[in-house]
Amino acid sequence: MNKYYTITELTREFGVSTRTLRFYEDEGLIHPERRGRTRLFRSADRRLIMEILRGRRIGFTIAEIREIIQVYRDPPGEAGQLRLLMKRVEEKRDELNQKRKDIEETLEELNNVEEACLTRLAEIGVGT
Amino acid sequence: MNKYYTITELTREFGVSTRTLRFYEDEGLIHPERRGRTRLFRSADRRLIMEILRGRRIGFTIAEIREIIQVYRDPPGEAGQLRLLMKRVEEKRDELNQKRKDIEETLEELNNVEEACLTRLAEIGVGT
DNA sequence: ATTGACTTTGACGTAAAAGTCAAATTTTCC
DNA sequence: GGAAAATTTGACTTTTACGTCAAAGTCAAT
Repeated sequence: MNKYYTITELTREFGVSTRTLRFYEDEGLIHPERRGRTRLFRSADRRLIMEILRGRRIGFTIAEIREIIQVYRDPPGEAGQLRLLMKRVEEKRDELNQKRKDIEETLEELNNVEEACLTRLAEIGVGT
Repeated sequence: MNKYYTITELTREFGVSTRTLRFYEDEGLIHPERRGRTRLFRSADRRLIMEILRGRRIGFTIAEIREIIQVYRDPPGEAGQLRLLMKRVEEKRDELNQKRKDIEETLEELNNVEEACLTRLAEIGVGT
């Protein structure tokens, strides 16, 4: 239990390079422990990496990902800060809703392209 | 009817710079007409720009967008090409489905953050 | 104790997608 | 038809997110 992951274990699992994980550490996104110089990743780090990569896939910048992580690490306590955060959440939600719409439209187009391909194949390859 | 758009009309409408539209032209994504040196955009160009920007929002590269546009411009006729295209469509679909899932998860998290904010605000600001 | 695999650090490089700036046209508007 | 505003071109710069070495350190196993 409470196993450590080596850096290459994680790079293999997630299909990223060691450079990428070191970069995320330099950028303050993760803070693996050290034995001597060697980085030791706990499963909490591993989960964090999963979230970072999810953020990356949907086009968040490093700065945005860091911001999100920090909100989780120490949520604001003061009312003004809370309201500010809620406004930022609203904005992100709008952005993501737009993106989801874009994706759905594009998926539909892909369906059309595929159908067109099938139709054309049927036309051509009557005897194929 | 059959109006021309100037470059700045379009930059204002879409919130991009002239540099961006010129860049898209250099990259072969759009081909506005010319009167002398001045670019004249037709509504077909305008629609194409909308599609380009949608592609951009969901994280497609210029190269990918160009590829998509070209498929629309001249769809492949040969069976091998058609099958290849269908494979690429499959891959894109997988990618987009993953992205949609990522977005939905993130939207849920945003909901949680917002609720936490509201709860906290209620705790603090009993008399606010 | 040596080989070989892995890891770290640091410096420099790179590709994509524009931004910026200057100079030369061009167009528009009165 | 001439000033002001808009547009073009070209060159150079910037930012982000890593990639690519090179050199040195570390660890495990033989």
